[in-house]
Amino acid sequence: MSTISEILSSAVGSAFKAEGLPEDLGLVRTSDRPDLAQFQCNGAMQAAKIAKKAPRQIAESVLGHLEGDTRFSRVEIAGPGFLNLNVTDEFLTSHVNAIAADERLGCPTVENVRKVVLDYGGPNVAKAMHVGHLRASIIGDSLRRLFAFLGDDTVGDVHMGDWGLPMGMLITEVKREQPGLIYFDAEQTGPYPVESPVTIDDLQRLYPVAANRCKESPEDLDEARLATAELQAGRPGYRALWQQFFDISVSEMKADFSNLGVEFDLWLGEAAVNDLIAPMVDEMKASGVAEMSQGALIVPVSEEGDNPELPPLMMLKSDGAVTYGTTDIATIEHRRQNIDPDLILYVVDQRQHLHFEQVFRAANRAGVTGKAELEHIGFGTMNGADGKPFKTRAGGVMKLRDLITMAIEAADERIEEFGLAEEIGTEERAGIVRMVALAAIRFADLSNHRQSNYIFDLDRFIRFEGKTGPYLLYAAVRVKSLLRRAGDAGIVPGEILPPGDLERGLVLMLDRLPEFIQAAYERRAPNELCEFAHTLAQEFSTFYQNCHILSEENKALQASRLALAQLALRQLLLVLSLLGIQVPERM
RNA sequence: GGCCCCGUAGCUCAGUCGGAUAGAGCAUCAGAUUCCUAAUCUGAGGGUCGCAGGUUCGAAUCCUGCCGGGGUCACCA
Repeated sequence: MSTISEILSSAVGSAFKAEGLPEDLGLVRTSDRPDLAQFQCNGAMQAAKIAKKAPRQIAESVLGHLEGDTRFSRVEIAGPGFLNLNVTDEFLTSHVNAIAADERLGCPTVENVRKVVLDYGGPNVAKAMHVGHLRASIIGDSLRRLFAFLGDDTVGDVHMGDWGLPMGMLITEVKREQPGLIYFDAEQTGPYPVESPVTIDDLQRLYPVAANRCKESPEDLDEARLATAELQAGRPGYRALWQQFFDISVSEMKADFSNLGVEFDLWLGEAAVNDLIAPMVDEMKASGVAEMSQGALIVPVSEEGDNPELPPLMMLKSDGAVTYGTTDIATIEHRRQNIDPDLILYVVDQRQHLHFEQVFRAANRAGVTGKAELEHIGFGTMNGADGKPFKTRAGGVMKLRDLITMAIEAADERIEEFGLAEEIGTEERAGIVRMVALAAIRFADLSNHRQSNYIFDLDRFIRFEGKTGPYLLYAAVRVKSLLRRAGDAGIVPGEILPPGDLERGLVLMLDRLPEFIQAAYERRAPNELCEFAHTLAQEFSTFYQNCHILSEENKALQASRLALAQLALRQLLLVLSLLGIQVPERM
């Protein structure tokens, strides 16, 4: 199903074609000047160069071809050659009724279904998730939902950091604390105890200790490096101990992601591709893609025109251990073997851009990508009020869990303050508080363009006024309430009638959903979805303010307006679901 | 130092196929509620789009230089 803009583009495009001009000059879009027209086309001014004629003259000719078209209520030329277009209310009506009858609310699916792997989240074994994981998780999760909605075959992979130096540091640190464990006896090959010798709290306590120790002492760092290399080489005790770290960490992560409402299809990490590395490295050596340099195995990735040269990708360090570049390449190989994707999206901090440039080039040289296009979806940092990366009051890194707790407390206060949900039971109320908190966090994050840094200001995000998640929840809940009341009174949504001045703005907005979905998809930009949700909610509020539905005496008009409210709700709920925001039944 | 990103209203941010009078939210001011959740809506004020050039009929948008901020530059991830 096409949007009105697309339908009009086709009509105006034909008119340009009839004039011997390129059809795509007929592109019609929503007007920048709603006071002048509903839609506009700027093609005549672009055509002026090609045709070497005055733009207004071209516009006149094009307009001539549109005269018999009954869909237009008014077509005129303005300024240097803008075509200003208005459509009839009858045309608007037939279109909006078609949207209401469409399960997908007017949104098409992609023509060519692609298999798309989304790599996001990136939590680390043994480390508590912190605010830095927030963006990776919710942007990736939202893009996965969006791609899936448009019909792509999506696979979300959490891609844990579970295989690098931190693992070696932890092994040596546990050894320091509990040297007698069977895991450290090089003569032993198992079996090993089922019970873990450490808890998640132990890991989270030990990791910073180990990291500090390695920072201060080169000897300790060497020891950790050795342990890392031995782990990766397959030393049984270390593998068994690592498995314990992994298992207790994953259940911790799952709890965190579940709190955030973020979902994955695959829970793989760097370790999962370890067995692919040796053969892959051999082949890269044999083919000459990889070469030795200063005792390490590298893949040169610099290309003609780079200024300066791009540093090579490190495949094996001089101690034989792999780096995250190695596992990234092996992960691509793994995905090709098991999934064979058309596209892999890496939703990772913008600061890693150079790294991904190296990885993508090396992967292409090594020929491991198959048919997959590789794309880094970078994002900016979340900052504190001072504009610097977000910290706790004490200056440390804030845990994700603490952030969510803060948001829940703030949501609880706001709801209390406004005397909301007073007659709602404790359990349901707790659910509402949680939904408000998550809507606040997710909407605030996703409504910023992903590439830019933003300032985390919970007091602002949690407000019910303005461009916030809670405002949208409120808007949606209000419509739900309206529909419930209408249902109780036996009023049912009917055919949408030609809009009057009170409805037209809402109707025009309801037509634009596919345009925003498409923009979000093409640019991997969830903020387009936020923009639509907010504007639609505002248009609805205006309509709601001016049109009292339940007391409307004209039954056909009442049924029509109720249908508009229902359609607005369906679109709002759809877009919020793509943002990963849940809406309560009441609040 | 090289390279990348950013600089838009008092504040927080949208605005990348170049288009008309640069938008939104907050804050400020003036209004609206016998009625479906006013946590809302209507209106007003507020801008040399960092600075200076260039390309173009037309530049926040493209190009060059400069100023300011952030990031990054092989054996951490």
